[in-house]
Amino acid sequence: MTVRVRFAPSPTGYFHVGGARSALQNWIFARQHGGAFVLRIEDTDTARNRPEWTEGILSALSWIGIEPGSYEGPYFQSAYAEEHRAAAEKLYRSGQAYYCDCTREAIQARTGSQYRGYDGYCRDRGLGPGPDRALRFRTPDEGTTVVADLIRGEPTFENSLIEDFVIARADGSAVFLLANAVDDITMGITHVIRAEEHLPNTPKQQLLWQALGHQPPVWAHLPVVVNEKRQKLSKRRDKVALEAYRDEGYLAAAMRNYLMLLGWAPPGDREIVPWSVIESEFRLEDVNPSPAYFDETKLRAFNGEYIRALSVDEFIGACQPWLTGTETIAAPPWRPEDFDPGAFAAVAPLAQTRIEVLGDIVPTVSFLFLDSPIIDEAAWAKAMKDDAADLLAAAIAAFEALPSWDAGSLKSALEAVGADRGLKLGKAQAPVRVAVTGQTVGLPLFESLQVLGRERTLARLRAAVSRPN
RNA sequence: GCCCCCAUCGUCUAGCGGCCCAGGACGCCGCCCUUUCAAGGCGGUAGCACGGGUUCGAAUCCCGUUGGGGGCACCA
Repeated sequence: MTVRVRFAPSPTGYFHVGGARSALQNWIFARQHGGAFVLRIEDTDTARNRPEWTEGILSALSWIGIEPGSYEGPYFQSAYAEEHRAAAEKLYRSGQAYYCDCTREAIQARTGSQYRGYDGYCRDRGLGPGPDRALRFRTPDEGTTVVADLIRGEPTFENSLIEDFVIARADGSAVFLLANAVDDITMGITHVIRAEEHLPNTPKQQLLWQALGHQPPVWAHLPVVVNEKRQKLSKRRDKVALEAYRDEGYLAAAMRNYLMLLGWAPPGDREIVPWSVIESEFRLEDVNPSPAYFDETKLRAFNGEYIRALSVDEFIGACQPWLTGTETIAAPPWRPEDFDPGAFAAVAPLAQTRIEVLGDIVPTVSFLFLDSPIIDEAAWAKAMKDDAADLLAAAIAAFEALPSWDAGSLKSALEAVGADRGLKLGKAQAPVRVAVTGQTVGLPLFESLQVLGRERTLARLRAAVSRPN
C-alpha cells in the first residue's frame, strides 16, 4: 500500500504556525514512506474564504520548504461538491442517513437547557428531501468505535453517545465532516495526520468511511500548540501567523527546526540539527502527546544560532529585504540613496553576532545611513551627565589631530583622553557612542567610527556638545 | 452538562523496569574574556502532580485522585 497523506487547510486567514507544523510532519511522513503529500484547500466556507489566503498558504508552505511541484495539488474542495452530494445521496438511499426538519430551537426545547446533542426526533419519521431539511447520519446505537491513532493508541468512543450529526445542509451541500471524509476517500488517503482538536470528530468520520464502504485510514493526532496560558493558539489573541515571523526576520530553517521540536526531539543531546537529520530521524510514533508551548524566546535563540551559522555573504544577502523594505516589510528610516553597501558590508560581521532576528539589523546600522542618529533620550540622559561635554571636546580635539582615521588610532586616542581624566575606556566611550549612534549599546565603537568617516563623526560630536541637555 | 485527550526542571524535551539521588536545550544567576552590547568559554539554579497497587526493584506498568487541555453548529 502506498502511503498518501494530506494537509487540508482552509483559506480563512494567515497561515497558522500550528498548521505549518502539521504540514511539516505530514510531509516528512510521506517522504519517509515513499508516499505522496496531497495539498487540499478546503474552501467551502465561501463567507470566510478569500483567494489571497490561498496564495498565502502556498507561499508560506514553500517558505518552509514544501514547494509546489513536490506535492500533489493543490486541489480545491469546492471542486468536489458533486462527489459530496453523491455520497450523501448514497447514505440516504441505504438508510444510513435521514432527513430532519428540526430547528435548533426545537431541539433545545426538547432536550432542555444543557446541550446533549441531537435527540433523534426525526430518525423514524421517514421524511424525504425538502426545503429546510438537513440530512443526518444515523449513528449506531450500540458498540464502540475505536480509533487507531499512531500517537495516542486507541481512543475509544461509545457509539450510543455519538449523536446523529448533520452531514448535508438543507441546500444539499455537505458539511465538513462529510466533505472531508469523502475527499480523503476519493484521494486515497491512507494516513490522516492532523491536530488533536479533531480527535472528537474522528469517530464520526470513521463511521462515515465505513458507511461509505471503505476501510478507515490510520489516524495520528498531534498535540495542540498552546500559548503561555496553556490555551490553544488562537488567531485572535496570539501571534500565530507564519508570515509575521517571516517578516520579523526569522529564518525558515530555524523556524522549521523549532516547529519540529514541539513534541519531539532528535536522538542525542542536540536540538539544532540539519533538516536532513530531522527528515531521517523523525518518528510520528515518538511524538509526545501532551500540548506544547510555543516559546518565542527559544525560537529567537534558535534563530540567533542560525544567523551566526551563516557566512557573512549569506548574512548580507539575507538582510536585504529589511534594508530596502518590501510589500510586507516596512522600509528603513534612511533615504534609499543614502544606503552604502560598502559600509554595510564592513559592519555586517559585527552585527551578525548581535541580532537574533534579521529585522533588528535596521536599528543597529541606521546611524550609518541617517543624516543624524536617532537619539534614545534615556541613553542620552545617562551618558551626558557630569563632565561629558568636556570629554567630548577633548575627544574632538584628539580625533581632529589623527593622521590616520582607523579603528586602532581612534581607540588609542580616546584611551588617552580618558586616562587624562582618570577614566577607563569603558567609561570614556559612552558619551562618544551616544553622540554618534544615539544609543548606549551597539556595534563596536571604533570600527563604527572608522566606517562612519572623519567628517560625519566629528560633526556629530560637535552637535552633541552644543545640544541642550 | 456530556465526550475525549494529557501530566518529567519556569519552558521544550531525553528517559520506554535496574545504567537516573533523572540527561540536554531555552530562560535565569555567577565567573572569564572585553571599548558598550552581543558572541564565545566555564560553572550554577530548578523537575518525575498526589495516593494506592504490581515488582527483588518504578519517572518508567496498572488503578484512582487532582490538575490542565480539546471538542460538543445546517463553521472548517
